[in-house]
Amino acid sequence: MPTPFVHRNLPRLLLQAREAVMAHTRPSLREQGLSDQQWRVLRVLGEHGTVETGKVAREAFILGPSLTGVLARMERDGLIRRERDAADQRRTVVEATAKGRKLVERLSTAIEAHYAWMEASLGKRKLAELYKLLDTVIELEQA
Amino acid sequence: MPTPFVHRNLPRLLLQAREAVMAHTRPSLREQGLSDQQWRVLRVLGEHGTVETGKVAREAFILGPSLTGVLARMERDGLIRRERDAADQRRTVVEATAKGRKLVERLSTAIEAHYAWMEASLGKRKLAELYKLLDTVIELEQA
DNA sequence: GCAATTCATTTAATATATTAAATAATTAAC
DNA sequence: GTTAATTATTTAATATATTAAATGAATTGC
Repeated sequence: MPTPFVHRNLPRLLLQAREAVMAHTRPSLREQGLSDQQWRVLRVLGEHGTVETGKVAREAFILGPSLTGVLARMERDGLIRRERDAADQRRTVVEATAKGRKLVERLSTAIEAHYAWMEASLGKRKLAELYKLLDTVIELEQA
Repeated sequence: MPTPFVHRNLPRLLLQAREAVMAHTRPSLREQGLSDQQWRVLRVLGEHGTVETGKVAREAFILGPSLTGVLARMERDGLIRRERDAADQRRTVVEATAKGRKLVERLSTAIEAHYAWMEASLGKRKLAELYKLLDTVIELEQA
């Protein structure tokens, strides 16, 4: 009965690795009342300042329709501000409020510390190797 | 204003790589009317035959409450059968129907072909390296 | 200038994720 | 041999994901 799968399950392995890494960060996020997605949005805003939602979607890896709800709740919770782009009324631009920026600052410190720990325990070289392999896979599959 | 993040965003990179790989498989799944999660369940059943839902959840990386709904819809669609474990009435065991097994067989062929392609274009060695690094990260983070 | 197309986002409908609490069956403790 | 604690799963409530279609604003072609 068992169907033979010869290879490792790569998507599953990637998911598992992601969950393993996030397991360290997630408790800090939840402490601050943030979902994974809300944190991804805040991080994008922390990196780029004022951003149009299309870019937020791409960078935070959230599809448009999901983003609509995520941003609505974040606005409700006072984390971000939204407004129409004056130049192009189709676009909406988003920026973090002071409250949101404070969260980014607080959490980014903890997350950078986690990376430092990973570098120390896995080795800087291996981590770099992993980055490179992942980049290669991404590039390869999208070609 | 931009907060300095020194390191690459590893969870995002893992997510992106996963999406890149799945981008090849997903159209085949959708053609057969399967969601990602339904496929993961079917794959587990294809590998193990009759399985208790707890194991399905762990192997398919789906949390209990989500699995309840996924299995209900799969049963509705004639892909699986569920019944109580006679020995322990708390447990439910699941198995694929003939229709479900046929899908596993059909899709596993396509997926194995995709792995062959990856091996060929990325190199067997690099792929093995990636597996190993991911295993290491998982082990490390869970320690 | 305006009709047709394109572009950015949202709405709608259904599926899945997450967290906490509930249920129901088993096991452990006494 | 019952009560308490444990285990497996489900229900409930809210959040997010997915796909298709709708809306509304800009652009292109003519």
